[in-house]
Amino acid sequence: MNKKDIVCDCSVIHGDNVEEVRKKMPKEEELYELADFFKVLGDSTRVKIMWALDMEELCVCDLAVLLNMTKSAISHQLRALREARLVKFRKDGKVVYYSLADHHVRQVFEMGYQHIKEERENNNEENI
Amino acid sequence: MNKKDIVCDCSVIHGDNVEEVRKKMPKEEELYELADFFKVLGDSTRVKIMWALDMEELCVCDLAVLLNMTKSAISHQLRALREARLVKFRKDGKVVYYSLADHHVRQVFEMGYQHIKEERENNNEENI
DNA sequence: AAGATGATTGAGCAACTGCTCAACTAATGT
DNA sequence: ACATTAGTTGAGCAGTTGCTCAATCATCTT
Repeated sequence: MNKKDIVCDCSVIHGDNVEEVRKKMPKEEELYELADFFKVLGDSTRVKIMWALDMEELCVCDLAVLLNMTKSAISHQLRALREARLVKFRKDGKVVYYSLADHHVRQVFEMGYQHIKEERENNNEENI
Repeated sequence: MNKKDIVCDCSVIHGDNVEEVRKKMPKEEELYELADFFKVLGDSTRVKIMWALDMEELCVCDLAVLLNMTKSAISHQLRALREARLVKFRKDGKVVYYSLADHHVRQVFEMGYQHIKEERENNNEENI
C-alpha cells in the first residue's frame, strides 16, 4: 500500500491528484523519446544548421563556411540530426546535400522561436 | 575578401547560397536562446515534470512521489524550468505549487509529441 | 521556543556532450 | 595510378549536466 516512501521523504500531500496524473501520463518510453527529440534541437550549432537547411539545401562544406566551423564538427552534428531523422540527404558525386526531413520540425522550430520572441518583448516592458 | 578560409579547409562550393542564407539567418543571440529553450525540454525528468504540470497543479512533494525521486532532485529541475520561465509557482504556507507558465509551451510540447508518434507509425510500416 | 516538515541550495562526483585531431573512405580529375 | 577534395569516423579531452548528500531556510504546530 505504501508505494510512496521508497525514495521520497515526505508524506503524500495530494495523493488523489498524483494518482490521477499518473494514470494520464504517456508511457515512459514515449517521454524519453520526446526528451531526446528536444535534446537534439537543444544545441546552438544544430539549431543553426537546422535554420540554414530550412532556407536552402546545403552541403557539408557550405555549412562549414557559413558557421565558420570545420567539416568534421559539422559532420558530427549532422550525424546526430540524421539519427534523429530531422534531416535527410542526397549524394551527388563527392558532394552530400542536406535538407530538412520534415515540415513538422519546422513548425516546432518556428513555434519555439515565436515563444522566445514574445518572452523578449515581455521582458522589455518590465512594468505592468 | 577571403572570409572563408579561416577555419574551413575547402573551397567554397555554393558561395551565393551561403551568403543568401547568412543574410536571412536570425541573430546569433536569438539562436542561442532558442537552443537553450529546447535544451530545457531535452531531459526526460523535466519532460515528465512538464507533462504532469500540464494536467494538474502540483507541489514539489507530489512530483517527487509521482516520479519516485527525491525532493532535492525535483527542486533542482524545477529551478531550471523556472529560470527558463516554463513554469510558474505560488506559495501556500509551506507548500509551493507549480504549474505551466504558458500555453505556448504546451503547443510546442504537443507538436513534438505528435512528431515522435508519427515517426513511430512510419517505422512500424517499414515498407513503401 | 522547539520540533517537524516542505522546499531550496551548494559542493561534489559520475556520466554525457561537442569539439579537435588524425586517420580514413569515396568520388573526381589528371 | 596518383593526387586532390568532400565527407565520415573514432579516440580523447574539456566543459557541462543531473543526481546525491548534507546543510539550510521557511512555515506550521505544539
